[in-house]
Amino acid sequence: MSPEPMRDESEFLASYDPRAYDPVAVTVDVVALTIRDGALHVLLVRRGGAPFAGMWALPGGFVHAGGRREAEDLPDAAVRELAEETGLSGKDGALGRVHLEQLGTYGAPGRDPRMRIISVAYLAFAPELPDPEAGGDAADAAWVPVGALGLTESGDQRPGTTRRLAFDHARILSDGLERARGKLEYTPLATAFCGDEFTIPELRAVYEAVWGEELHAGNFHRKVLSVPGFVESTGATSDRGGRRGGPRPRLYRAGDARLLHPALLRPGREEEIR
Amino acid sequence: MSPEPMRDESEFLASYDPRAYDPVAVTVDVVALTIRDGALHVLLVRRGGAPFAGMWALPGGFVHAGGRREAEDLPDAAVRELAEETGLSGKDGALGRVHLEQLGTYGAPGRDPRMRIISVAYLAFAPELPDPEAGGDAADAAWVPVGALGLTESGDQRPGTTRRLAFDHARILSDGLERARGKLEYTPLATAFCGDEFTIPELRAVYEAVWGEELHAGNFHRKVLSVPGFVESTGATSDRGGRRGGPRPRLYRAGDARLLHPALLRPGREEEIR
DNA sequence: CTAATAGTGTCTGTGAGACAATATAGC
DNA sequence: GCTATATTGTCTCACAGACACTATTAG
Repeated sequence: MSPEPMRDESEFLASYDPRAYDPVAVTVDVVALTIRDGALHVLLVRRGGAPFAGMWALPGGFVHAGGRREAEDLPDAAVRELAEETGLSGKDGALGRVHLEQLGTYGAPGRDPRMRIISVAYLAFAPELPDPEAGGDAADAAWVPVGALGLTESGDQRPGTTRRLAFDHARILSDGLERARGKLEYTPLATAFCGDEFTIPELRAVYEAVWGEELHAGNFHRKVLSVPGFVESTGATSDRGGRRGGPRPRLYRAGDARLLHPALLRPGREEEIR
Repeated sequence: MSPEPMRDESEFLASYDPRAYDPVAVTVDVVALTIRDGALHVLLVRRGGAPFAGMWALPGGFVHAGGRREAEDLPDAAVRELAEETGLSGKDGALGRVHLEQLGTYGAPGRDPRMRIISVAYLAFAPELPDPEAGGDAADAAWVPVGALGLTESGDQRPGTTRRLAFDHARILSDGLERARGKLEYTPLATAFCGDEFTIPELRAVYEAVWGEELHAGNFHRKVLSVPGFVESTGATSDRGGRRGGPRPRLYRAGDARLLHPALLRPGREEEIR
């Protein structure tokens, strides 16, 4: 149950006087992913002030909980933070096609040196968006290639990586990447990284960027078309052939499936299962 | 980033004076599942006081955030609440074999009529445990058959259901059940519902209770044994045959796999995919 | 004895992946 | 022309599911 029933006087007070609670703040952080130049990128901001000044961090901020400002729901807070950082308009605008889902909540004591912070992380899949503007006091904001962050399987950054991540954001980002890799297996969300119309080779490039391995073009093509509802044909053909030649690929739109069946499983995962 | 950098004076104050924040509290709620008499059960408590007095709720309570009490991590809070409700000892005791994972965070404004509450929900898979004791001010506590709660696909309860769930706990429970159904497909966590040693028919009963459909005994048996690391033989044989006759099944332990490969997919899901 | 169950064998359809072939575009 | 690419075809192996069969136990 959400607040437990009163147990003694202090609990009674706590139920009705918020100030009697342990002090805690709630933030949202967003792992926003996109594909640029065939590589997976994440939106990061460089911190201007302490703590972790000069380090990079996921875009995020406090949830408007209802005191001085109108109470907002958690996904709304995530969209708001993303819109503020990217300079794009929210749900009704350019961010309308962005897929957003809750990733997880991070609340270990000490994860923020100032006070107890509970951070609800969201995961976003976006088509290619313009460069963000370093707004407010963020020293910088940019789409950063995920490969340049030196993430290890354990959620840390390799020593020597130039762009260091603040707080536990390396862990959050690692969790987001693993979630994204899995999501591509059994949902059609790879299309959220593409424009409204896309070719099968473009879709394959999304899979290759997120999974970090090349896929067999022929088998991928047949597989995508064989899964009901994954993509639907527009009937049109791209106006250009492949990058280094080849016939003009056909154009497709996202289909109406919410799950891929059968799934599109990552190759060669037998080893990493124990 | 977790607290965003200071942007103006109020933000500056907010960064260092917790009392300047919007008042918000963080709780954990636990969807604890087990199998009893071949049916899936969830641990619920009946509320003694307002709001929602007399209704049933998931066990849960406030996270000790570090004010008056020592700061605790979110999973520790979930284990503590589970231990308090079940009367069993925590990580080192009877709850040691319980699987616990984060389910999601629920923070819509108004979900608790008293104040803004952010609730981090956890999902637990437990072997059969004793009946809980209605401790503290909970009017009652019990393992309740999930089927008796009249949950609909949309996360509500059917009208006429006698046991009503408080807050948004019907939604949280529905999400937990759907997560559990999926987890059994691609992880060996069905073994978390069994004792240390179990038979393949017992394991099949877990799948049937969670998925709500009968499975083909022969194919299930061969499938479980063919997935590397799912189960390992103890060499022993159960001392009794099947409920209504039959040979004595062999005993197995949980294996070392963390993922099932190939997965054990639910039959007949082609329809519910759009 | 009878019925139900554990465990194994066999067959078939589907699908993943390797490999190949053909046509088309960039250079 | 040369090469890379899009798309389709073919083959093989793994596996899910249907069905069948035997041995064993409860009642």
